[in-house]
Amino acid sequence: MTNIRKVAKLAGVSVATVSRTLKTPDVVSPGTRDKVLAAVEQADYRPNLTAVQFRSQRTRNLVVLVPIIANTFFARVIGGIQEAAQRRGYGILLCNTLGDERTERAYAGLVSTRQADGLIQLRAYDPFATSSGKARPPMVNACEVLDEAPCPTVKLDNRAAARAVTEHLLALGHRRIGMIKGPRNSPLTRDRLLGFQDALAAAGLVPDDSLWCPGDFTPPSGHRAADELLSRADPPTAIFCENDEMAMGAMRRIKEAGLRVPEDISVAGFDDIAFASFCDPSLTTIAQPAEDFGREAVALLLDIIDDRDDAADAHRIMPFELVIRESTGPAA
Amino acid sequence: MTNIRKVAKLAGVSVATVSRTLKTPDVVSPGTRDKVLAAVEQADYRPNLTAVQFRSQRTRNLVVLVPIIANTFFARVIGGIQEAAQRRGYGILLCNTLGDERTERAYAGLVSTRQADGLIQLRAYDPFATSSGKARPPMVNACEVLDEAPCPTVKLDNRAAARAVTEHLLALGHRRIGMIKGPRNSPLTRDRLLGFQDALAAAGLVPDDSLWCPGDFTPPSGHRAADELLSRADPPTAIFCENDEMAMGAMRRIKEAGLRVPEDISVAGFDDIAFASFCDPSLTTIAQPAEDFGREAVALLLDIIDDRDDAADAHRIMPFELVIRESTGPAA
DNA sequence: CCGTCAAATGTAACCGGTTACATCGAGAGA
DNA sequence: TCTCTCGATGTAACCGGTTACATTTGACGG
Repeated sequence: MTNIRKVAKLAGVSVATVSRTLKTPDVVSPGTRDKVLAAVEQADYRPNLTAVQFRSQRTRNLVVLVPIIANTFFARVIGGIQEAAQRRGYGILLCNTLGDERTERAYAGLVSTRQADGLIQLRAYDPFATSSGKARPPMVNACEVLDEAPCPTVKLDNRAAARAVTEHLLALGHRRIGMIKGPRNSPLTRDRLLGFQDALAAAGLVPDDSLWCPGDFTPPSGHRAADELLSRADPPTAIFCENDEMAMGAMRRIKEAGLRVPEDISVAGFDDIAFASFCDPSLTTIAQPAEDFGREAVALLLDIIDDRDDAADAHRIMPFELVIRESTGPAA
Repeated sequence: MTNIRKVAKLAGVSVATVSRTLKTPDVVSPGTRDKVLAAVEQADYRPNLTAVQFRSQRTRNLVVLVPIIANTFFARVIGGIQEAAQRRGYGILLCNTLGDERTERAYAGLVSTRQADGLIQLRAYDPFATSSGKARPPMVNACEVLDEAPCPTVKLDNRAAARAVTEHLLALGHRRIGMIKGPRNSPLTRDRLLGFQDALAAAGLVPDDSLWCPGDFTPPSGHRAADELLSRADPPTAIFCENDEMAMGAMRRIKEAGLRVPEDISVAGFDDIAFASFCDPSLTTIAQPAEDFGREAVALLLDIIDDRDDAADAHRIMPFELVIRESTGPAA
């Protein structure tokens, strides 16, 4: 392996001069610079990054914990993270945790052991919570956010967004509105449920929690939940789904029952994934700037890493937009 | 920072003994082992991974180059890669290249500079092709594979799979079959086109290349391509799309034209993404073991890295399955 | 009681950069 | 001519592990 000493010998200078030529070219004289660069070229020298990282105590890597990478929304967020990180010279170490806290802690260990400079968590769990009382490693919590997050956060105002969807359905005359939720203990689900109730309460309606079915954000779970709602004696006239994947599963089930969307039942989703405008009927949903979640999380994380500590407890609320398409219509 | 020397002092042993206790516990006596482990515990010591990597010349990281992470199929492949890598103690450095060769080469540099031990490329491009004639870093090419790949490969028999889809459409009586292709220079597209032609030729038909529209694997491009096909004087009675995303875009366009799938036009896709069974009508498609592509790629790559060189030019062909659903039916 | 040997442990070199500090040399000012 | 200053470059310590090799210890056979 060609290392810095070989290059130094080749160029007839010291290792320090080689290092300086590559890191701070302006402090070496033009003549030596050229000599060194020629030697670098000739030896096809590339600094050993593990050595650089070791010496400089900086890896320029970020760990990203994502619950399910196969989820279209998260895939977009990761795209945004990756783009922003790359532009700032950082790489990302990806972990598809499947919501397993042991796995999350293991990957968080990459930060504690200096293999990464910081961590972005897309789920409401603090992988450093159990670490003994040392200084917290740099972390940002985005998308699904802890209530008392010990770090900066990036999230949507889920409550307001859910309220907006519900108000849209109410305005169309719906009174019995079903909800296909996410997992029970998720703050995201809790907030969306609150927004849903806010809207009902404002309309003077009493929420009926027998119309709330849990799902797991996948199409099959939406299908199952819709099945449950349809099998009731008094099925809802509209269903608000906590993401588009479940909404597509639900629409499928509704059509299998011989009913039409939106004529018989309206369906609304959440996320505005690429398929939302191409399924049939196209889906009324909440558009979120998924890539921006990722970009913003990276920006905040690098602020902490670079010690711009004014950012240490920033909390960003990202904008949403209600996108009305074909899947919601007047109540029958 | 607590380092190995502090722990050694705390335990009253030498650094070598601490290192051995953690790496090869069986060579230290039980008594010392306990002492050392207690000191490790007390000091909350965790070895600095950058130092370990630097010294041992092994990072236990793999670089993954993915063209578009937001593509559902690739997201599944990455899930498989991540799972397999994690099980073998490796992390993955993800790069969403968007097909940009400069970016791909830059990330490939992480391997050349020893920040990763190997690379998995999911696109038909060799990022090391231009590197001056040194030994090739470990690499595996999966999914979309180079024709003369200088490394192990994992792929589908795209030609046979496309032929199977086409034969299915021919068996249903279709004679004018359109095709929504991928980008022009992709070997994947070329192979699928060949399989398509194989089937037509076997049925004694002459292919009509005016029925082949290029797309870019996204729903909107499928929508546009279908628009083009439908605006012809003699539109096809069936459309074979090179992935499910484009198929969904195409179905959408067909329905917008007031036509029914499959009664007026049949549509077939490729990949069997999660939505394929939940869209309306559900999609006839080719199921690929996406996660297995990832797992297999990791297995081959680690074989090279660990110098089991019998694997150095293994070429795996993964199985496919034609899944017939509602979107294809008898020709009108 | 001594020599031999193996197991346990210690010492220190090493990996490949970075950088504080030392050194050198040329030009300016006295 | 001598000294001072400053820019350019060199020397070597250092980061925190790993590991080859050296040393110590204790058991055992003769």
